[in-house]
Amino acid sequence: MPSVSLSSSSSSDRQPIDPEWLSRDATEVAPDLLGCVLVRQFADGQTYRGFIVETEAYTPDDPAMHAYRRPTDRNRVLFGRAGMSYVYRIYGIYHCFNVVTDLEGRPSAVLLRALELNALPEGGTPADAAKPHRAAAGPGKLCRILKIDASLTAQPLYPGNPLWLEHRSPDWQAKLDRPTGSTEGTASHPLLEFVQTTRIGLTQGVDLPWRWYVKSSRAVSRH
DNA sequence: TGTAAGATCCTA
DNA sequence: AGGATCTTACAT
Repeated sequence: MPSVSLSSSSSSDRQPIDPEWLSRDATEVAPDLLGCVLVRQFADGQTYRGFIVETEAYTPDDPAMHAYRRPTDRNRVLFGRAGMSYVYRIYGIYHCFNVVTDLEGRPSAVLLRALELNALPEGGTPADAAKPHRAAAGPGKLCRILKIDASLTAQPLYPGNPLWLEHRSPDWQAKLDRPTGSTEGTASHPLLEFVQTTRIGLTQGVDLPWRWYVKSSRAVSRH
């Protein structure tokens, strides 16, 4: 199976992310999720992994937050415990996938905006086949290629379920742990930078710098 | 019951 | 810059 990922780490060296680790402010969790892995497991056992390379944070006091006003049928899971999925339909066509974060009663989430897939699932568009590294470059495309829809909202993100998260591999983490002041990459430690900037596509909270991405990744939706 | 807007993406 | 496409939230 052809790999379209920049990393070749095996899955066995990564630990599942548990709800406790996600029970922090979304603006802390969002950059920490860069380099972590989203796992999609289908009913037949087929499993795909994607490195998270772009995230956005949404917080309780954030006017762009779907739960900014009050609980509704759609947003109720955001008010609950961390470690749940929040999936919603956008513009009638796509879906967006979020990880619920922070403490119960503090509606918060991290939107996953782009992944580097370990392999390209069946059923993608011709454009996906032509540029597999772009198949999950954007929150709508990410859900489309991994077949994430509204049936997967309000689900625990835990191994064995359709979706769960895994921590950074030690190999990947090491790339971040270069000595401070080092601006040049090396063969063993390629240059790896995070960029923090404003979020995309909003009409509210447009100036909050709560989008993070891996600068070198070709899967980022917009640099 | 009606309606305006939307955490997108692709094409022109 | 515009259109696809439809659910949600809030107003009436």
